[in-house]
Amino acid sequence: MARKSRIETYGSPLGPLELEIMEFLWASGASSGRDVFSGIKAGREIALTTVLTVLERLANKGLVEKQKGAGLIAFSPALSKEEFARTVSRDVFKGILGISASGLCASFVDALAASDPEELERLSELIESKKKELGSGEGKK
Amino acid sequence: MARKSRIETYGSPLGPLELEIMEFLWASGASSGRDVFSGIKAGREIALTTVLTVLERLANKGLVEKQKGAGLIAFSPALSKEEFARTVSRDVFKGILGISASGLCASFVDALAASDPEELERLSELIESKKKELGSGEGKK
DNA sequence: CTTGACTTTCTACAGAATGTCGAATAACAT
DNA sequence: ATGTTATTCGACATTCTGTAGAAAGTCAAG
Repeated sequence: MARKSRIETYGSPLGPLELEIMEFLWASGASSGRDVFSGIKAGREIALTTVLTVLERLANKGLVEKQKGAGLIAFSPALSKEEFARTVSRDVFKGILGISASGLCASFVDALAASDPEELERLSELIESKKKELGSGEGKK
Repeated sequence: MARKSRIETYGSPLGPLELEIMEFLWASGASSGRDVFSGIKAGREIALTTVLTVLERLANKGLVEKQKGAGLIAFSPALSKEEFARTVSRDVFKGILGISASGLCASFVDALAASDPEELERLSELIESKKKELGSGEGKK
């Protein structure tokens, strides 16, 4: 036996190609396999079947939906980019929080400030409402 | 060729056993291979060499230091738990932020509130000082 | 110096995840 | 029916992690 699936410890990371394909789908919405192939392949050497296979695997993971309607099968993202990010990060956070909460906050704020300073404000608000929620929601203890 | 290392997309997650061993080292500090083995093995069936191998791999990853001094080789964590969490999460955040910043904050707050409500307060402070830092540090714009 | 116990390294396999495709099969239009 | 395109199958390669036996190295006791 090998290790327990990474999913149980760190969330569900995607490989580079998988992510690339998800990005394409998020940007383009429902697309045929060939469309994805064309969109993904940029001068690079990659076979159509490779893309189809990954699409298939993504579908098995529940990240992509296969709709076979009239013409070609259409692949579309099962979750929005935001939902996906939320899902993944929830798991990831849980994993890392299990290791050390302190330090995690610091790097989170750093990373956020670096990539999206605006979000800091919103984060403050989130914390406030969460604190309020905790304070009232459970008068226990 | 296979995929690019997971590290480049999602940080450097550790397997369950690797993490377990790191936890032991963080808790116990420099230890001999056998010590780690004894500490890790709790009724479970696991070979000494298995632990040694993992220790070796952790050393290769730069997460553990092998000090061969007088007696047995001592293994000790190369980074504190906090530093490690920070390093890992920095990469993870970068990866996820690249996908979608919105939603990320929400799940972060949720996860934090669920596992460590106390930290919410500290997080607020962190944000404040970060905002101040941004505000003064760069009077641009 | 030889033996034996213990330490450390080497080598190897197994299973999962991901990238990569060719071949086979199914569908469809002509 | 036939050729083109779409889908699915089956396979192999690589990396990561868990697992551990075999081999080599160390060292103290005789």
